[in-house]
Amino acid sequence: MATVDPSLVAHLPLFAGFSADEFGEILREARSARFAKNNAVFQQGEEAHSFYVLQHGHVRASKTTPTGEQVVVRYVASGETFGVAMAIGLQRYPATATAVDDSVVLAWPSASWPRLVEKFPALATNTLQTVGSLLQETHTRVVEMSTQQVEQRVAHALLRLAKQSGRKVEHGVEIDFPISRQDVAQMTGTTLHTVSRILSGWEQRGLVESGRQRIVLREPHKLFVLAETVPGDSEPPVKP
Amino acid sequence: MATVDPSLVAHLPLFAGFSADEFGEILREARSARFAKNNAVFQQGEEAHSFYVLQHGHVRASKTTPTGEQVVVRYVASGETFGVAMAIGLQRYPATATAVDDSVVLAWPSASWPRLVEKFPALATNTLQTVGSLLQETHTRVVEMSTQQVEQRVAHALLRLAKQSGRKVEHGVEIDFPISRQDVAQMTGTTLHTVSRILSGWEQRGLVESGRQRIVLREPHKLFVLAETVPGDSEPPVKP
DNA sequence: CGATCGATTGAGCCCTCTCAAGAGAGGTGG
DNA sequence: CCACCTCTCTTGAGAGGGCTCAATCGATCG
Repeated sequence: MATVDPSLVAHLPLFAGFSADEFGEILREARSARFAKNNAVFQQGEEAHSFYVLQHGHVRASKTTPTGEQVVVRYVASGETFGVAMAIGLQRYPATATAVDDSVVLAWPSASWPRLVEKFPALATNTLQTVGSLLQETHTRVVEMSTQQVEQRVAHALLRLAKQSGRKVEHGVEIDFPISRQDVAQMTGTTLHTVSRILSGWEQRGLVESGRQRIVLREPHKLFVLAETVPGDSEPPVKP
Repeated sequence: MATVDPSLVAHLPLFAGFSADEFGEILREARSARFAKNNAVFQQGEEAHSFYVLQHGHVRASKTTPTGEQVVVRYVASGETFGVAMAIGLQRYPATATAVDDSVVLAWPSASWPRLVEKFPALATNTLQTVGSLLQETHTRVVEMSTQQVEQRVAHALLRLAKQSGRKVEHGVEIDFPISRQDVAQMTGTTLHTVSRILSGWEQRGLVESGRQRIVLREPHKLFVLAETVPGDSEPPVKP
């Protein structure tokens, strides 16, 4: 609950274009909080009491349907804003946010959002950029689900995760947080069984190396080619 | 290209919370333009020169993949804002906007957006609400595509269109603009053949009445039940 | 009145899901 | 430190929902 060191967060997109003083004033209203692995930051349907910036760790946002199926909406990397329900006119969180790592967040009371944006209009334009990017990504996902097969979708999903949260390791790029087959399935609209079969296949071809909640991309470029390949493309039709 | 009558557009969400004077000042920068049925308001990839409010008619926003498939991103109803690429940090339009009806739009140069938001910060917060709602809807779509079968998805899509752009007719609610099987397919991630089969089935059951680019929901409530029904749900398992 | 565009419908296939077991890894408590 | 338990992952077999391919019909428009 101590005050936050400005130097650690001043560069974040949410605070682009603020002077040190302005930034300090905004930061004074935040508190820092820690969430242990697998604990919820907030729950879907709960009143949207706060909005957040992730300082360290990784957070998964997922929606649960009335019938109990879960869909992963996104993974939040450090520096990103999340839980901005109030800013987009929602009284309640539309998804559940869970720390997949031990994570540290900055939290502002939603109640102070209106006053903050009034005093610092750039907060609104910065948030608009953030939400706009999320919209873009979600549209990309809809397009993929509409036009691509499961294997291509999984490849795209892993490549995006690697770009956002990849860590260079000896034999490639490792996704820098625990992620299960089930998680990947819920990101791509398929089942954990199909994801498991796909990863097993890739492993045999040397494209990835994976294990329990752990995925390393050994050949990102080959995966990218695979992601862009339309399935019936390997054998060009022969003109008789 | 005449100046616009404020009384016709003052109530729109984009302008919520503005005085008549402020509103007039914003409106002076807009021009009105008409687009005939099937003409593009702007094209995907084109420089984002303007942003728009739809006054009359209907506009379809769709994305084209590198391989040529099209996916319908949304339908714009009158009063709604679209083409706000600049506001969310894009230099180019991420989709193509096509008038599906004869349509009339208000257009502002994207270049004036920064100055307008600086002078009228509420523009940013109003746009944030709009973009936030789009994000919500797109997430709903991802969840549906991940968890529901085609028939349920089509039912949900038509119910949403009817709610947004429905017109009461003698035998039900008609979707108030020309919409083909192909369009519905591109909204739900399926093929026009499957949509055709589904609508034929519904027609026989008296749920809809449809024809060339025309769909009437005769029994919205029954459709809603169908949309929420999980396929294997009809026969409760018998305990031996 | 011909031409073009949208809708319908059949046949067959295949990608992916469902159902079912089982094995391995990791954590925990005695 | 070992036994046990739980969670994750793997893999096979079979079924089916929806796609592809193909042909025809009907309606709207110039």
